[in-house]
Amino acid sequence: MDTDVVSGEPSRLRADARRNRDRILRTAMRHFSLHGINASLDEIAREAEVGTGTLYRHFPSREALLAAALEDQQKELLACAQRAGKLTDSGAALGAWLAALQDYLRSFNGLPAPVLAAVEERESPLCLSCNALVALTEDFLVRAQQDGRARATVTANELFLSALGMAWVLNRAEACGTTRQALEKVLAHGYLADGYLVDGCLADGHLAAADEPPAPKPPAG
Amino acid sequence: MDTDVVSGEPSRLRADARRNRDRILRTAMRHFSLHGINASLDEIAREAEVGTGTLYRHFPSREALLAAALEDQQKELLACAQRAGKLTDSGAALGAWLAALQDYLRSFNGLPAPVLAAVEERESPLCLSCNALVALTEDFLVRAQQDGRARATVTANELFLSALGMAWVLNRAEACGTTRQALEKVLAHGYLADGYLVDGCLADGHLAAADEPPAPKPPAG
DNA sequence: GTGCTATATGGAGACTGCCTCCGTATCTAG
DNA sequence: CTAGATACGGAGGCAGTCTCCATATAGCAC
Repeated sequence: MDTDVVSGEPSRLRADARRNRDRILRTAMRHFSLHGINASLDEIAREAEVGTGTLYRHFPSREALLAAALEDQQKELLACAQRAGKLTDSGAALGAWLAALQDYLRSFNGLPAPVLAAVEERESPLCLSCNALVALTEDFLVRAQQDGRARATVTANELFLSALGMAWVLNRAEACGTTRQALEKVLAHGYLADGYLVDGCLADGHLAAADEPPAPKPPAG
Repeated sequence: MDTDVVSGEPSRLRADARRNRDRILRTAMRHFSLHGINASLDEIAREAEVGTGTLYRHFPSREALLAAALEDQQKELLACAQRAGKLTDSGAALGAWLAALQDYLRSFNGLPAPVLAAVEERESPLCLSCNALVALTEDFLVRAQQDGRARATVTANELFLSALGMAWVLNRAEACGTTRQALEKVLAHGYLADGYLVDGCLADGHLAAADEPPAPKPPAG
């Protein structure tokens, strides 16, 4: 019966319970920041000077704790979305939104994984905010598409998932000799040169155990 | 002193050791297939009817076991690369290679993670094969770039990492209402409409705590 | 065959992390 | 002040990783 994030109920928690909850949350935020989303929950409880039972009563799962620890960042992200929405150039707005999304997904190391998991699991504590993120992506995308700035055949779901994938890679990308900007550019423009509409080349490009390769397609441009 | 994969040495293993190694490997391949790359090693040892010590002597780490279990798939991937290399259309060749790479990365659930880790960790047992994959990607990419089929500013590293990210997403993507083809298309073409060269919109599109958004850019086309 | 030794085995056990359960302590309303 | 609702803590069960070393055995020399 902790605070209900959604309805924002006043949470009739006993004073000591509220104090403990706050200590756990603050400690968790630090540990997630330092050691990523897989930080030891026992360790968090110990450092918050609280029994593990207390931690699990307040936050029944790692995801619940994660969701609570992410509230601030989510607010910041929504603020970014507001600012991006005010841009008159819908293409720039979409780009700004995706950049903000990347920032959010880098709040804790490894965050893209539970977010991706939450996209499908209806009961995840992260699910609600996830749906909101997809919805926002959709808003920015359709606006850009109406202006002819974004490809008409991309869906919000695809774009969101792709952004998730990029964010996941980005966790380690710096160590792999790439920059965030470079990957964002790939996501924006793809790897193909403009003007080549090679719809089929990937979809039916399978070469598994084919004796003879299919006839190559000539350039379309 | 097991088989050295690289130099292909005959491996002076005692007969019983070789037998055990093979049993472990076969069991591991099945378990990785069934339960993903985090399959329990103890369980593998138990089912191979071998002590855990024996497993760890033959394969000192999960990655070592993984690398050994992936040998077949790697051979298949290289065969695909050979076939793709014979395509006269360099764009189609690149697409076919990336598709084959996706297949490889789906050999075991969760494989993209250790592969990404191996890209930077010089000592990982997966590292060697990883470098080979990046090198192959580069071959296909530069050929496509020379023919004007791929964007000139994309690097092999970026492309490989992006493909990794897509493969990671794809693990769960089906459950999220997207298809492999859709994501490959995003990777190929990006989300922006052709003709808009908005280099800056992502890189400097940061809106964090800026009171006023920067002036939007007019379309370049 | 017999013995010898380098080689290989197995599983106990130390360690870490997750999570539950329930006897006990504490808060707070009346 | 007290009763009872609420919250606490940490012992302990479970699962996983990995090491260590007393024991077993393959394979060679004879």
